[in-house]
Amino acid sequence: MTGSSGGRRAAGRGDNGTMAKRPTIHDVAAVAGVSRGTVSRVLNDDRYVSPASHAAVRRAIAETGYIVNRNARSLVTQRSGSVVMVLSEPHEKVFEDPNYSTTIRTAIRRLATRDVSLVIMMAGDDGDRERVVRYVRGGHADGVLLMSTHAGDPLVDALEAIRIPAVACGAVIGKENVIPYAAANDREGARQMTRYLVGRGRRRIATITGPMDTPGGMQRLEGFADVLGRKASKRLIEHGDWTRLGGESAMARLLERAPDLDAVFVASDLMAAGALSALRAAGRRVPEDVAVGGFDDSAVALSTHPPLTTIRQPLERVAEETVHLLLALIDGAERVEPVILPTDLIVREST
Amino acid sequence: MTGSSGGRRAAGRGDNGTMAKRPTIHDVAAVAGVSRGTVSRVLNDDRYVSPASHAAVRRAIAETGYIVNRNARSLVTQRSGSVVMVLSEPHEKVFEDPNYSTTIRTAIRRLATRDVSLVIMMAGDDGDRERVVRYVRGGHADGVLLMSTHAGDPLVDALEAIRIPAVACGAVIGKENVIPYAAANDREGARQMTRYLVGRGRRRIATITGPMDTPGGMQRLEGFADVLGRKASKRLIEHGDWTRLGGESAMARLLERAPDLDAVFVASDLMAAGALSALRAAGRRVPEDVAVGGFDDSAVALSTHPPLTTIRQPLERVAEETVHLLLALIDGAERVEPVILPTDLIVREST
DNA sequence: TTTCAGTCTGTGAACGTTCACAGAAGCGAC
DNA sequence: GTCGCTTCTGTGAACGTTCACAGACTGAAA
Repeated sequence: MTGSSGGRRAAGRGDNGTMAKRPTIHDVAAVAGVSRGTVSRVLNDDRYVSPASHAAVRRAIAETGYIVNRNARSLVTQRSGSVVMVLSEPHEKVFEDPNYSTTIRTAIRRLATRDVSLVIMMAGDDGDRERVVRYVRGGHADGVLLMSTHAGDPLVDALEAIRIPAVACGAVIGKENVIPYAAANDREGARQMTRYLVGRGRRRIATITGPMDTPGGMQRLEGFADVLGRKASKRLIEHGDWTRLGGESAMARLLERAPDLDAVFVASDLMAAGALSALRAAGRRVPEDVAVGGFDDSAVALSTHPPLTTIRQPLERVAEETVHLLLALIDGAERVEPVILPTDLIVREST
Repeated sequence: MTGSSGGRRAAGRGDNGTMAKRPTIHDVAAVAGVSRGTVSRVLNDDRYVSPASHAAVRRAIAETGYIVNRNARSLVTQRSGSVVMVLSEPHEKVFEDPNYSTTIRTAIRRLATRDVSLVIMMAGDDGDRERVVRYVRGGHADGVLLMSTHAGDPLVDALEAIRIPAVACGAVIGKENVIPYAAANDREGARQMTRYLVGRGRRRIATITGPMDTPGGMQRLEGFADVLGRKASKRLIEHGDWTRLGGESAMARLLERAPDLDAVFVASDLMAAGALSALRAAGRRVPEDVAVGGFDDSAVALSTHPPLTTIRQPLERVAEETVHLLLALIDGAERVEPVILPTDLIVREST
């Protein structure tokens, strides 16, 4: 395994061929006829480089095909040029939520414009979390982007102790003042949907919420209650776990407990898809007997029958703003304020 | 921007507090009463370390909270300890396919066991591709994992020239012998579905394929043709683009051209969901008038109405095997053979 | 002419590892 | 006692950058 397959060859300027090793800043300097320092200055566009040197270095870089070695750079600057996205779901459930895709895609793209790369890690169990902490403490990331972190996650405290720039996509319950975040206005979105259902003349409106330790779970319920006031009785509230199956069984429980309901606001499209199955199984017509409202406007909202009336979150903008906050912190901002973005009601045939 | 906010503090051994800087291998050596070399040997578990030293070093590492600096290590070993996953879709379409999620999750988990981290990059346009090449040539990844790379992608040639270990999740058309891959047996899966439709007594079976420059697009069509022989007339073949909408319009075109069809094999569940919409719009009942078969067994297959009969791919195993191949190459294997995994027919109500 | 400020450039010393080498210590065989 | 082998350890020299410093060169002002 330690087999030294061919010792290192000295970086001679191969007279009749190409160099064996990747060119270093020394090679560039030699070709350009300047010193390391000047090349470095061009690389980091410092001031005080003469136009002539600048041009010579640029030419030499192109000629040699030089690429800066980030390891060497990081070693001295103590900056890694990368950011780690931490997925704090138990392994099996990660990505069950199709919204992840949008967020990851957007984050990568946004970071790429600054030449920052994105490392993805899981934090589903203690081993994972320890790995994340080790990685971050090892200085391999300039910042952390938390995804769907639940209330009380020990990782948050650990990161806080390390004092590394960290932000969340969606609030971390109980840490709203510690971990900056960008999020859709879940509460107002839930109000929009509930108001709409009321406006359509529905009288007994139930809800299926997400888990109460997630911001979407809590705040969408709060918005629901905001509109209905004391009419939001416990009898009409059921909890799900963001999965399709969870939505299905929650709907079944609701139907058993409150057979007279005529509408249900489901806190995610995926759960709403499950709820539709349960309703169909119970012989209720949608929307004639029961109106169903979802949340997210994810792809699944279009593939259900009937297509779901739902609340659209500006997912891309949420992701963009989250990255933006993180970059600001990395750049040294002392404090940044959370960003809350507006939602839209999308009416389709399920209501 | 170059503001030097506080110079570096010397690493004095704070008499009354903790050290300001992260401990280095020197600190560990000092605490353990050995030299750098010995600590390094313990870290890389070389032979020839006395039990006493070994224990002392282990204790010192725990005591100081030492974490190896990968940058410094990479600088000398020329190994990065990370792998880059390249998503070769145009930006908008990335992740449209829900299968990505499974693959990413599995890959991360599998790599984590070897303490290799996963960087994700896009390769949707030339700028992206150039970034990937620069990253890889800079020595920041030990290997590349290609996702959904289309035929003729210039990135493949570029990576080939760099001679970096590279594998693909699903074959890269035209490069099957250059880029090792793991994949589901698309062709046989398509045969399973087609045979099944024939067995159900369907006579005029159409298909909606994926793009012809993707392996799933080509091979699922081939499997379809394998079973139907010359009955697979051009009239009954229509091409989609893996999206829901693409499936919908392809179905509409098919209905116009061949109103007498009584079954359709759609090369992905997402497109099949679109096809269902088109059929419903045309007043055809599923499965009474037209049987619909999908492919993937993704989440969407359950949320359509009726739920889709489909072909399940062992996605997790595909991802695992892909990572496995890559790790083998990184470990120095000269050649590795492609891995083809079997598919299953899942019967639901759409047929 | 001298002085000074402003530009520009080169150089040594880090950064935190690993690697190759040299050598010490222990032990058995001659 | 010496030799040789094995096991173990310390040390200097990389790896490829950036950073701080010192100095050289301009041109204008005194």
